[in-house]
Amino acid sequence: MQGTPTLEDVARVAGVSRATVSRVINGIRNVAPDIQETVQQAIATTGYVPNRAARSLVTRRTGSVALVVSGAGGDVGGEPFESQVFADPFFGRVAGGAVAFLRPRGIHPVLMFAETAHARDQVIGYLRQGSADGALLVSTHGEDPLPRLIVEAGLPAVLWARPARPTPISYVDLSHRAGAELAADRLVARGCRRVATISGPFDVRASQDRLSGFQDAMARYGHPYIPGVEGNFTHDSGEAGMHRLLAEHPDIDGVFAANDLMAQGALLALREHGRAVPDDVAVIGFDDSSAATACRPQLTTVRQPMEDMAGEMARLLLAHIEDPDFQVTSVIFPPALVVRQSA
Amino acid sequence: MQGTPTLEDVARVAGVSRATVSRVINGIRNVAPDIQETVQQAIATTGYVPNRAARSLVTRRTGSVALVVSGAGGDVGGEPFESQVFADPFFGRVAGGAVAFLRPRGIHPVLMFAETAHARDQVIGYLRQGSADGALLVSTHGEDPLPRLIVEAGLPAVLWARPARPTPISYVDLSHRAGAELAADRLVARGCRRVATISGPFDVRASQDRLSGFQDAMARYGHPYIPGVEGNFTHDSGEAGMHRLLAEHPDIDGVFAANDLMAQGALLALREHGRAVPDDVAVIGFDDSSAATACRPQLTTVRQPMEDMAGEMARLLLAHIEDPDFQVTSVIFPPALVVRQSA
DNA sequence: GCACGGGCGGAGAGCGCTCTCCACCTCGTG
DNA sequence: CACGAGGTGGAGAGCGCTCTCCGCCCGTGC
Repeated sequence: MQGTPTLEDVARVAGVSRATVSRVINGIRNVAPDIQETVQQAIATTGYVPNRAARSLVTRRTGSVALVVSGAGGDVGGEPFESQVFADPFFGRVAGGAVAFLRPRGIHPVLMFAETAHARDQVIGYLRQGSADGALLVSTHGEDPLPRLIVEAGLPAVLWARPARPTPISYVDLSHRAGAELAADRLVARGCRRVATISGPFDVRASQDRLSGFQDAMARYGHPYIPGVEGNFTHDSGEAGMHRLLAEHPDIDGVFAANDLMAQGALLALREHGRAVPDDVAVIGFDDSSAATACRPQLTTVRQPMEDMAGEMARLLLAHIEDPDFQVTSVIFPPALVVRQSA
Repeated sequence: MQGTPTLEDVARVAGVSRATVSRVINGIRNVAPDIQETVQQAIATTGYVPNRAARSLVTRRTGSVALVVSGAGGDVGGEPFESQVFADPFFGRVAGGAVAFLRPRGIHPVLMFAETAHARDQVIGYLRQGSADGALLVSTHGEDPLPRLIVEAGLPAVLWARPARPTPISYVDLSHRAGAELAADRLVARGCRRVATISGPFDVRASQDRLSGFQDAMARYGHPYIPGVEGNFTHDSGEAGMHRLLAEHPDIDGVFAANDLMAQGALLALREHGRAVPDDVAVIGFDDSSAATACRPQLTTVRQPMEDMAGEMARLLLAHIEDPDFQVTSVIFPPALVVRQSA
């Protein structure tokens, strides 16, 4: 009995068979209370910990899921992909929400990135070799081929956001259109009449929805044309976008940015142009991220309950893992407007 | 031959033994080229993927490491710990740096949090049951008991930052004192004469080192007394700290904050008091995080090569895993001053 | 021409666990 | 008092892989 103790060792100490120890550990079937006690004793004295690999081998479960951040197909210039991912606090909140749900269930997420074809293969391979029971997938770009690959491989997975092309896979999303409407309502209610928008990249579905939802809502208010520029969700693109917007439409009095980081950038540009926020120009962001309260004036923004959404993803994934016939499901969360000072 | 193909299946298709297929896959010993070819063929046609659990069972390696974020001993009020962790972009960069090193080696990090005694036990148990080969440990508080627990359990691990109490465990750290000196040099060179500091929490070693390093350097410049307030690395604490500092020492003309988030908060407070940065008051932050460029004026800050440091942690960890007798090592990185507009 | 060595494939023993039988024992019942 | 039902523990067969032996065969040297 050297090295790590095994079931065998515990069984010997307790004077029972391996099977009985296994039963006690897994709480399966009745085992007489006194024997249970003896076994617990033996486990304690030997310091036994079940070997995960051995257990996985027979149960076909690992007790871990992949948390995959997936990019487009192309290569990423400049900074490595991993660093980019974390630049936006977005991913951190999703990870946190997922962990909050998974951890009490003894499941741990394995961090993976899939920005290139090679990396995608690695992810699929990882899943197929049974290193994780399923995947939580966050795509940063619309045309991500990974969801399809996963479906083809028949692996359990849940997406963050509706896939660009219809794919039979469960997902959790926000009603982006409803969020954009909230922003439009607020801007109009404040009396803004010349409203513009800084959208996210067009190849991201959420960007499209936020943009069109905003445009439609404004159209209903009698503003059929809304000037807009395309950003890429970064601080800098928001700043640059706002400069462009001001150059072309100096009389703007309201801006809806597709995320807080860009709204924050817009604030900077506005200040540079001497516009007071919210008096001259009202600004609304999206996400209610930490950036929203880190700038002055603090941002009025559309709140996305990311942690809850991520938790729901985890819940759905476990359901899929548990029951392979679990119906493909989508859950859409409602947004909420958080009013602060910028609008 | 249904379900997932196994080694056996491949062997049958290729007309060789299991052992030979295993050799081809793992590249061990010479296998005649033509047989190698046949085996590769068979692997392709069967779509074989080695089962990780089975392999782990015999190799005693999992190909994954735990990435543990560890808190103090107490409970965490308000937001759940997971969310807090990601509020600061710090952790994201560390994770990114580690992944950049591990991924090419086919190793994936498992995300874990250890903020309570129960969670710590879970981490230790997870490691002991062989679910991960080792741990990369980032402590957010000084008196974290986890390093000691890990050492006692004889598990391979590498820390971010020197442990509060001497522990025989490898770690990677920054020369915080050198970084603080850089800040002092800059402030003095700009002509600041009434300098103050917003430090991090005193129970974090890095905070102490930055503070004492700064004080010592300023003392050498003939400023034996440096007013200071204690923050907790958040934006808000920086803002509040700056207000306090200005109330007590209205003539301050230079501030060294122990991280960028607090420096950013200080900027806000200074603006509110009508002080121009850097002309009235120069501000220097620490970390060179994304926050440094997201504010105006952009922050002059002490750069900590986090990604490289995290990569080094991963390198050391793999060395420890590879060779259990690998000597306990510490690697100290030098900081660099990044000059922007705030000082 | 024969012994010997080296290269190379196969057989088989586990790694530590779960889970399906199966056997036993104790009740309760006719 | 015999018998069946139901509850409990044990035996043993794998899960899919790696790795140590072993043995075969061919080439080389004396």
